[in-house]
Amino acid sequence: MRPRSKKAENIKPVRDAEATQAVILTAAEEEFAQHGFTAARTEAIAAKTGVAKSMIYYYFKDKEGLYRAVLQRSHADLVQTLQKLELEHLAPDIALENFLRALLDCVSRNPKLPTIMFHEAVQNQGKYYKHSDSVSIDATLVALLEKGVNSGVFRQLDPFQSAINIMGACLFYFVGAGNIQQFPQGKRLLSKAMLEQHTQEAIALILAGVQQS
Amino acid sequence: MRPRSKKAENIKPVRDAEATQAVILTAAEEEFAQHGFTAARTEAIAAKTGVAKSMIYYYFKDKEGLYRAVLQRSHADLVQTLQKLELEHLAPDIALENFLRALLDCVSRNPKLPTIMFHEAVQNQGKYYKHSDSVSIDATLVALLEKGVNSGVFRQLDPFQSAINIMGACLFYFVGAGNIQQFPQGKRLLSKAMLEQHTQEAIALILAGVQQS
DNA sequence: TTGTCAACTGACTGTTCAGTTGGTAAGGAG
DNA sequence: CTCCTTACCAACTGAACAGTCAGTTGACAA
Repeated sequence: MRPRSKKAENIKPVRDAEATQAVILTAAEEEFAQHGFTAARTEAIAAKTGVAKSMIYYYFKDKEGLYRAVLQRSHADLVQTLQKLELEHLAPDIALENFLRALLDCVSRNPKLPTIMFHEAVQNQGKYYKHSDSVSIDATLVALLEKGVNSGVFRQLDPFQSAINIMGACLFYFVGAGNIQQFPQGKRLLSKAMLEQHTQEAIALILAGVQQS
Repeated sequence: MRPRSKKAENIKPVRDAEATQAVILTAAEEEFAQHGFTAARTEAIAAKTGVAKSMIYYYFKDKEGLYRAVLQRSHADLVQTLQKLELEHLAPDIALENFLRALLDCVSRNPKLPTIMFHEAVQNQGKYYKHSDSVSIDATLVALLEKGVNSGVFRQLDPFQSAINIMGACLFYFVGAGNIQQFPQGKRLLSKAMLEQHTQEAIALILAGVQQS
């Protein structure tokens, strides 16, 4: 049996390694999303958690280790979801809709991810992605668009350029969503209703935008 | 007469206040675009210019002063161009196309602007914009879409959400454009040909996306 | 020639940050 | 109870950074 029997009981767990790591990761995710790697402060992350700053170095070695861990955790869900989509045998427009819905669902669940990805792309030239991740997401979308154009379902568009623009239309919403306050009275961008509406609106815009007229 | 008579001659100007300021601003624009305000290093900016770091403080008081100056210079062109557009008396679809073309032309001329705006929105919650700028750009677009929906030219869409998504489709391209290297053989995202293609592709996607089917 | 002022510099300073260290104490095993 | 491992922390260190300052250089006017 695992030595974690205490956790099953109702006693509030102090001295819980896993919980502490999770708390640090969550706080770090917020900090890295808002400030990027360099401008993120380890002391600010520690302050949010309530544990000492040295715990970051205890569990994650250094700032970069923590950053990698945040990136990995954030991406795991997204990559997994999109890889098990099985789009090959579907009509291009249906495949595109499924792809976008999966992407937007994923991102709605973790709205900080696009901002982190943005920082990663701009600041670090994506050196922590390189393989496996957002690159392959883009590649999937490009292939999808190419197929749609060739089969005449989509209009004549450049698959590469359009893939970028489509990603932009989907993800831009989340960037700065946490920040903007002055809005049409009291609508929080990240409320469940607004996220669902955004999913609908984005899909509608893109599907209409690529379809053969 | 101004005491700048030397400038008209062909002698290479050293000790030229305006030129030095311009050089600093350009270098700062690059640094701030890549790293954002906090992570940008004044020493890195100075290193790019060839002049001493203290010139930043001599001309711009401090790091924030330099940042403000960069923001102002970057925005001046954009705001001016979009304000003199006179879209009211045009049909909504034509007005939208004009708006997008002006926006994309502007941004193509200064591709670092979207990245700077992004950093500003995420890191600093847009506190250096607040009035007059990107807010009013968004507002213009929202109004445009609203008009198009009411007159039946555009399909039933949410003007607010769609405005965000449209901006994303247009601007996402520029974010990370300087950074991504692995591409369909040797295409630089910011070459003139690619920028023109992006303008066309983005406009086509959006116009098709909003039109009544 | 000399005086003066703006443009400019490199060496300095105080602070803030990532990362370290020496140690405390919880809690299970024997 | 004692021992040992592991979670945890406050106080520290050295480096990097924003910002300063005392002084130099170049241009022009008197």
